[in-house]
Amino acid sequence: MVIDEEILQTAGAETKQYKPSELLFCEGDTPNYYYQIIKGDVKLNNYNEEGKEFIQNILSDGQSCGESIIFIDKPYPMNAEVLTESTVLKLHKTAFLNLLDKSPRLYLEISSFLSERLYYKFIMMQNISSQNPTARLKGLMDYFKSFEVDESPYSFLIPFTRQQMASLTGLCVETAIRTIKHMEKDNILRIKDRKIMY
DNA sequence: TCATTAAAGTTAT
DNA sequence: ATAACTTTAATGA
Repeated sequence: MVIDEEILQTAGAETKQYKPSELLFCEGDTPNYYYQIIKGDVKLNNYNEEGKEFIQNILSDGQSCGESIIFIDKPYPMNAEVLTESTVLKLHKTAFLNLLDKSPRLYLEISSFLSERLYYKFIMMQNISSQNPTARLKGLMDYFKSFEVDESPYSFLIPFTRQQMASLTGLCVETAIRTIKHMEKDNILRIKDRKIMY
C-alpha cells in the first residue's frame, strides 16, 4: 500500500466505487486528485493513431494511479480505465500536497512508489525496443513475478489475459498467443486450462 | 519473422 | 444473448 487509508481519509479523501470500463481520468484531463486503489484493477493506457491500444501498466490493490503527474502542471498523457469492480480513494490535489508537506515519511513512500513505476517503465522500454516476442513476454512476467513470495517455477498465475499481455508488450494478440504456446513447449511456462503459470 | 485479416470456438456478463 | 477473449490459418511486408 502506498499511503495508509486512514491517513488519506482523515485528510479528506472520498471513497468511490467504480464499475468496469469506467474512467478515473482520461488523456488531456487536468490532474486534480490523488487516486489510490483500495480494491480492484485499473489499467493505464493510450491509443495510437490507428486505434491500437497500448497498456502502460495495470495497477492493483494498494497502488496509486496518476500520481506521476500530480506534481507538475501538465494534462494526463494517458487514460485510467477500471477493469474490475473497484474501490478507490480520491483525494484532492491540494489536500494531498498539504499532507506530504506535513509528513516526510509520506513523501518517502510516494517517492518509493514513483521509483518503482519508473523502474517498470525502464525495464519495459528495454524489453520492447528491439526484443523478440519471447523476451518481451518473459520480461513482463519476470517483473510481475518478482513481487511474489514463491519464486519456484510455474507457481505464479499470470493475472492478465493474452490480450492484455499483448497490449502491454506492443505485440498483436495472435503473436502473443503463438509465442506463449512456444514458451510452453520450451518449459518456460505452463498452461493449465488457459491460465498461464510461470 | 511478425502483423493483419478472417473465421470459428470458448468464456464471461 | 452478446460481447470479449482465444485460437488457427492464410497472406503479405
